[in-house]
Amino acid sequence: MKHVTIKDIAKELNLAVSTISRAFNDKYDIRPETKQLILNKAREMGYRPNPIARNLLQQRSMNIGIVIPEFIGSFFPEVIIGAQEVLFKEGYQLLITQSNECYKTEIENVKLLERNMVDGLIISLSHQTKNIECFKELVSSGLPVIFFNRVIDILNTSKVVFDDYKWAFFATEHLIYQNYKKIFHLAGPANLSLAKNRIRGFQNAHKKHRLDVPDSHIIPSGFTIEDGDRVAMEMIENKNIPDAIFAAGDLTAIGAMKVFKRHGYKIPEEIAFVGFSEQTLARHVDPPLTSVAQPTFEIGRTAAKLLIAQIENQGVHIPQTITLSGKLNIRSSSMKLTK
Amino acid sequence: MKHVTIKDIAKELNLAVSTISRAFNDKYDIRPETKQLILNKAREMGYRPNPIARNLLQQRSMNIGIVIPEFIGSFFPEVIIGAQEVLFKEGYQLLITQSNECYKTEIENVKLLERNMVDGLIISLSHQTKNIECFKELVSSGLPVIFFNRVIDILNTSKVVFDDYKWAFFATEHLIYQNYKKIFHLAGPANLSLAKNRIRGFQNAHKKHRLDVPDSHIIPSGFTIEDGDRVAMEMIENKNIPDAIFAAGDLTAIGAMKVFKRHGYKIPEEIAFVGFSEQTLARHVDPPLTSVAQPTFEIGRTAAKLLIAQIENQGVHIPQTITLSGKLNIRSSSMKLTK
DNA sequence: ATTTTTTTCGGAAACGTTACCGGAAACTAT
DNA sequence: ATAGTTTCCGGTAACGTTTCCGAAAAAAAT
Repeated sequence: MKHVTIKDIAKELNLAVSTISRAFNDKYDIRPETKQLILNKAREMGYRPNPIARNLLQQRSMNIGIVIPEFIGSFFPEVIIGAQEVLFKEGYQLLITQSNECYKTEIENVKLLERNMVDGLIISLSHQTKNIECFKELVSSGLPVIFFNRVIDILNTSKVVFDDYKWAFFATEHLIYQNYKKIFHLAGPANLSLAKNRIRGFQNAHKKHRLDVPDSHIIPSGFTIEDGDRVAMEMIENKNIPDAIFAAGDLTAIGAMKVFKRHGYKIPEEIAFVGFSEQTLARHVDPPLTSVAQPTFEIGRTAAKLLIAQIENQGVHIPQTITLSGKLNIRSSSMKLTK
Repeated sequence: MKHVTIKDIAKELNLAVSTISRAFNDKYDIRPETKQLILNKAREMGYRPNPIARNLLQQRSMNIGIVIPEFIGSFFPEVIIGAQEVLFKEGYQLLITQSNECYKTEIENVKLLERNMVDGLIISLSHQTKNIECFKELVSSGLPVIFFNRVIDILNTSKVVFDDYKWAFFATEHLIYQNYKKIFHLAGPANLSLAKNRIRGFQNAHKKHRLDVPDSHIIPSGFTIEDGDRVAMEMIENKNIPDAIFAAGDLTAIGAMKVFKRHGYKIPEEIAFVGFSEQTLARHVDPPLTSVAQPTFEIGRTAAKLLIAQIENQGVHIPQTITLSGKLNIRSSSMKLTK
């Protein structure tokens, strides 16, 4: 680990360390020839600047932390790729942590990242998270934080969200246009505001078309395949079979679809399915699943941009909420009319 | 960003900074009462040690870099979770980068992590990677590097691999026992040694049972669903239909299965499928896919442990290759005999 | 020719921490 | 009582940078 330092170059060339430093950060006055001399020598000696020392001096780590609830499924990985793209370009590193949808781990991750002096945080909550005291403290401590997707409404930070209401509305309307009547909604975890918005969209689409939705059509579920399995089994046991299902998550839709298929139901003739979030999977199940696509990469990029702006602006920062739009990919899981 | 430092505490208590430092690293001599006094005051003032300063002094970043080819699918995320578990416990941070199976991005990621003074690297290659000069240099520079899963045989580093040969053999044998005769293998990218090992296992299982495998039964593919789609379409066009398929990756198997199902083939009656790597998906497709499960979390944990050992041991390190074992999860996609 | 400005560089302090050296007490042993 | 040992703590030098201040030399202006 005998790293070449700025001092070694200085000694070799009989110059002061400050001169060497100047050669690398061209904002200072230095004669072009000496600069070239230094740069050549540096390359020759295999010098690499030590970011740790620089960070210490500048009181920042150039690290950004990201806290996500899970890794499985393509949604969060794609968000990360988007964020990484922007951050790397600006010289930031991304520290990724995941909580397995567990509140305790989530808090630990935040503390860990805080201890390691990240310059900012990008967070999407676990669906266990109810107690938000910790996040209140975090935000008021002054550390730049951006929430995305699963946000806390009352927290005074910038957020990147999806227009869940609108797209749940469209997705439901699509089923209504296809002439499905008894439409069930597999809702997301109750404490997430995105779940509430999707429910509202589902209800208001019915209202617009003067259709009735009893509360019993809205079934609290989660986001996993197993949740879909479970709910579908219950429907079959209770002999309460819908003719269409709009799920708050693709995986839930896929899980339920699998169970109904196994029990001999024809899809989409007897039951139609629409999912939400466009996992890459949706295209590949049988039949392909109609789903609301979120701009995952764009969510990541936007969150990263907001965060960087806030970091470089310390002090004069106005929290803003950016709402992104998506699209509805219609596939055969919900096509009754045409085939 | 007015962080409380060790100096502030020293001033507040009229003590020397060295004393404060001692209070936190208990290996030094300090009177229990003063230690308590300092610890209390520190908590009161909200002091948090600055790891950047510590790292600068100790010439290490406590960061580990991981370079993986992709994020989609559950394999690599699970490896990461395993590695994270071990690393965090030892105080290391994990910087995650992904290359999208692109050689150029992969190299850039490595350089980026190197610049940022990671103490070690955990790498699984993209399947584009053929030129290994860069990795040779990396290893001979002295930076501790562990490869896993997709490794370079001739490189003198520690590696964590899976017994691809053995499990490909078992998987093939399973199909043979089920009395399938015309078994095709969808092989992985040709330059990965794991792909070669799986091919060998496939061939030798046939040899053991005195069955013939023409080379035309081994079809070069990739690891994605699209690869499976494509290969299956070609088989159908050429009217060259196997009665069983053993794929080097679950996703390839799933893609191919989807196509054959759409064309009316009964699974497993007409065509059986066995995959490799046990993506979480395998359990949820229709019919559920028989697959070789790799100990993903354990791979991550093992790689992390090897790396830490090497880092703390600098100098006297003997490269070792650890081969982990798995199991074959038999599901209905390959069950001809019993149902 | 003298003064002023500009260019180019060296010296030194700082960032927050740990590690070493040594000094002043207090305690033990002769 | 004296010498030796232990216990506790202060002072200071590092780690590799950047940045500020000022000095010497060169160039420009008077």
